Amino acid sequence: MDLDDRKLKILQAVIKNYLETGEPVGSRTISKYTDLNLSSATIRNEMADLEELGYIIQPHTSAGRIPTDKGYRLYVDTLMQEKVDEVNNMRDDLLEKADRMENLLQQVAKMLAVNTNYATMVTTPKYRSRKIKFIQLTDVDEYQVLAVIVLEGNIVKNRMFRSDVALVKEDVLKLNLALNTFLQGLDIEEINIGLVQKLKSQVGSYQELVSEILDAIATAIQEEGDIRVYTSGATNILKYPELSDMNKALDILSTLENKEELTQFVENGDIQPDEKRGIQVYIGDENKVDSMKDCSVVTATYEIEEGIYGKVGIIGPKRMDYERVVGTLQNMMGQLDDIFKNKKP
Amino acid sequence: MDLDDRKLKILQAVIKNYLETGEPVGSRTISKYTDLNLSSATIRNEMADLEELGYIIQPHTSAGRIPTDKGYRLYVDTLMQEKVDEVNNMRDDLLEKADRMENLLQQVAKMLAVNTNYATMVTTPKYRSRKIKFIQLTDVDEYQVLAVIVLEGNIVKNRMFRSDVALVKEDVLKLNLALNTFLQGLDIEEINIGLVQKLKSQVGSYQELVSEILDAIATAIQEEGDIRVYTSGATNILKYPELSDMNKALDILSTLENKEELTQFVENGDIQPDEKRGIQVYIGDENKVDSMKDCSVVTATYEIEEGIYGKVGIIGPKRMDYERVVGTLQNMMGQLDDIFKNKKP
DNA sequence: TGTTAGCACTCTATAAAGTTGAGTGCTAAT
DNA sequence: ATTAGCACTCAACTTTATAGAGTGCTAACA
Repeated sequence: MDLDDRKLKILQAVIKNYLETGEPVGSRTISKYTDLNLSSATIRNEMADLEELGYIIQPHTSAGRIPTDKGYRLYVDTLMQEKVDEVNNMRDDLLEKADRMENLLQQVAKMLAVNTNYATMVTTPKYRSRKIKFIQLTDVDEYQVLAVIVLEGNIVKNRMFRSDVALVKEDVLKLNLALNTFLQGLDIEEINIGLVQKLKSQVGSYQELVSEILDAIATAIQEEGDIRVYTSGATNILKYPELSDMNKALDILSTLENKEELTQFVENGDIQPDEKRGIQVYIGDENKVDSMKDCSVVTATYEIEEGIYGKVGIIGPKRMDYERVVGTLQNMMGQLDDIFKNKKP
Repeated sequence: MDLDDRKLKILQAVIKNYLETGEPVGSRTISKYTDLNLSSATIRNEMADLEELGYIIQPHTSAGRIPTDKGYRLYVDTLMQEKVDEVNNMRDDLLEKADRMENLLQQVAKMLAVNTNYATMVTTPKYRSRKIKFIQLTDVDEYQVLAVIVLEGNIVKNRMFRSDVALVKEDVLKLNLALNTFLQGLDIEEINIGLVQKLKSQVGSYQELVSEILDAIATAIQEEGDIRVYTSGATNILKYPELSDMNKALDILSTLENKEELTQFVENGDIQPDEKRGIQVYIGDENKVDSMKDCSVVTATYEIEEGIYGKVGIIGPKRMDYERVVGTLQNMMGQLDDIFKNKKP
């Protein structure tokens, strides 16, 4: 038995209808809905075939059909035509509100959530290496000193330190110089005990302070290596009856709240910024995150520079409006590209 | 009719039992549960009185009684005995994980959520004024400059700027000096147009850069004025059947997700760091936030310095375990006090 | 006079039985 | 190959019956 053109059309009609209504679709509906001019009986026969082929299924004996994961997959891969998204230029809005990377990403999550009515997530970009660009020490008052650490990629971290001994202005300058000569351009792995000893031998009575600063640098670099995740619109999940069952909802919302598991989407995703801007669709069981086996997740990849990339994801019911979601994501990726090219942040 | 001792005891028993079970409490239960040695019939008479007085209510004619808001209020105000909280020293955990204020508060929210099984929120402290302590400009490369802005209270903000003209090292130093002489010690209101003009006249070809920096300062100050809110354990709400009704849950969770409304608890709360560490209980309708009329919210106030304070809140069902929650909060406030006194952050 | 046993009554929650309607599969006719 | 027609199925809804928890009231009791 083969998937001829008519079967495809019927399958498409079934899925489209189901996406809209969320109810099982019957043969009579298809018979009227399509322009195939076939009676419900014929549709019934075809649908029986489609079921045998595993594209659709009956939730119970005398009900209409709903798509299986395999059905959705076929639909997403070949049947759907992306909607050109009407989401008008979000770019200006974005730029206006977002002066820093962090805010920008949070804004992206929010806008997508509002636009799609699904839950969204955005991860911070994943950097390959974290080298120290420079360190700037400034004395704030007699006993406090501010350390600003700038990493490659202009990531800025700052931290305040308290010294037990009163600080002398010139000493702070010297310390600053010493730190920079020793550490500039180094990656975290390169800061070893030998180096630390050498550095300490140069700083006289400030050994403790130097220790603290080195610790801070280590955590700063570490921190930036971690991928953070912003989510938005988590509660949208509750708007879809098939997911708002207490246990499922609890599972999904917890995952979105805790965020740790979400980083999987960054780790696992193939990086293929092809013509589709690296858009990937995970349907039901295809999800690696357990609590999302009843959802679909659509992710897209944004790239700041060669090799520095993050993910934007949309989480919704399996019957999400894939056409629209993919369209919206493509659009958003375009906007982000623009922003990162004339990079202001 | 009066609230004699026996009535109080019965009321207390009813509430306690209801807090545990969530089911309406009948007279027979009380008759056995308490050591009053009264028959169910007597209890019934007393309960009828208590109902007339407005402390308890029957959800329907032939059911047991549940507390009214008024009943809860009496209970919280006079009847309950705070449980000494067994939550063992959270302080070390806190300090370990939290090197910065932001992380610390996030940790507090998380720990409380895990400990209580309710939803929690923590607000950032509310500052009175925001004066500029100093500004530090550093040239990152030929076209980029990093501005670190330190506000009173050692709040550090940083931002990267891109200049259209190549930067000269000495100019950056001059600019730095000029900015500091003009702006040091000023509050945002004091930066007026006259001042800006004067400043600009001194900086030659860097006018645009100065404009951007001033903008950044303005937003930085503004930003710090805003109260941010961290939440945790929002999904715990779904664990209580009386709140996990779709619409209520959606409302509550949305409020927790959007956070804006939560700042109300800071604005409105009387500041009364009395012997109870400013713990306040809002029961049902007493809540100013609409979506929480079916919840109770318990807030506590932490103070960093005289007049600089924030709120910690626990959001749960009306039948939350007030004794435990108040105990836990008191404990947590103690830990926070300790931390802020030897203030490391 | 306060307390209690006893009983009729009320009302929810749950189960059981009946009804409806959408949708199917199969067969026979076109 | 297509379709009209019909018997059959099954979830969803409605109705009816049943059980049980809890009450209010009355009359008896200490």
